[in-house]
Amino acid sequence: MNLSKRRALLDELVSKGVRLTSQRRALVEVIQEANEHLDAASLLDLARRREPNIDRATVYRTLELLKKLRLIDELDLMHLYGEKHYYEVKSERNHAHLACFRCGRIEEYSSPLFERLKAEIAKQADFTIKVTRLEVGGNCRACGSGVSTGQEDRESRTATALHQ
Amino acid sequence: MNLSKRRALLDELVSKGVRLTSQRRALVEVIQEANEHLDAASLLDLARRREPNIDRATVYRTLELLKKLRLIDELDLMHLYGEKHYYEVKSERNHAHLACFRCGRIEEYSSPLFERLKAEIAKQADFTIKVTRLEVGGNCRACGSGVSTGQEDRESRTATALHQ
DNA sequence: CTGATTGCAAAGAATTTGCACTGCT
DNA sequence: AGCAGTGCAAATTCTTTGCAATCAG
Repeated sequence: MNLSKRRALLDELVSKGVRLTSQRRALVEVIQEANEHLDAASLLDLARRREPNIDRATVYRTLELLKKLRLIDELDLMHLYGEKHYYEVKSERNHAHLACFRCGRIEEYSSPLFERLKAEIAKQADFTIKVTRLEVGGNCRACGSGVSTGQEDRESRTATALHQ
Repeated sequence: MNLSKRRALLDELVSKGVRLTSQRRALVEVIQEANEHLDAASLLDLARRREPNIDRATVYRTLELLKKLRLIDELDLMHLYGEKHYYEVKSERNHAHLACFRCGRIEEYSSPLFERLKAEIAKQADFTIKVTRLEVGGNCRACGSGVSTGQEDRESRTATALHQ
């Protein structure tokens, strides 16, 4: 990860006239250098290693800010592990997130077809698209089609077992 | 809305050997006859008119059940109004939800291109798709491209106003 | 300087759970 | 009759907010 990439978001913030505090700097760096999808609590943990003086509230407020500036995307990842949100730096081309109900792995998928679909929606529905979120749940390659292996899906978060 | 449609979900449940209680019946009917996206609290309200004796917990447990049976889909609708979820009966062909940040309107959009994209994902990523959720946020036809009208976006849920 | 940003602690929204009781099939 | 399903109330999880103190520009 090169310096220019690491500073991309920070520079973007400065150029937008956003006030740079040590807390924001820490958070932005953490998000930018992450190589997995992080939720607010993890972001707080990681940011604290750089800047011990940072609070949960600041994390949420900063995420809100970055979202509004459209510098990050908020993901649900099919709510595989509770209702928390995950965050990632917005990239040029957006991608779908494939969430495996069995093993919990998240895979990213981008395709020109997705871009075409977005263009079609914008045109046909006359809709100015600002954010797009495509999440797909199912079974990944490694976990197969998932028919009666007796394995419990990660989807099943309640005790309501299906007797079949 | 004809009788056969109204009973579709109930019959499906019976055929799967799911125990039919008056509470489940009420809920399923409400979901099926709804013509807008309802959250758990609204479902509870509406179901209570048919079956006064029904609790919030039962609503959540039933929704979980219907989700697992893949009879309904859970939506976030871009979290336009808080973090609650919305529910709709799963339809043959699935559609995107376009959420307008300005007026809050939700528009549905389906297209063969979406089906093609799903097929491509399944094949290319070797992923067995069980649920798909495509949500798009932006400005609807009526609300325009949303550049500097001084209007507040529904996205902005915190006080962190952007001075620009 | 001075208003935007923060930490703290408390509140809030949405959902889940344990347990004794009820009612399908 | 037996056990899945329920109501109730309390607990949990995740996020937001009010306010006084702080700090970036």
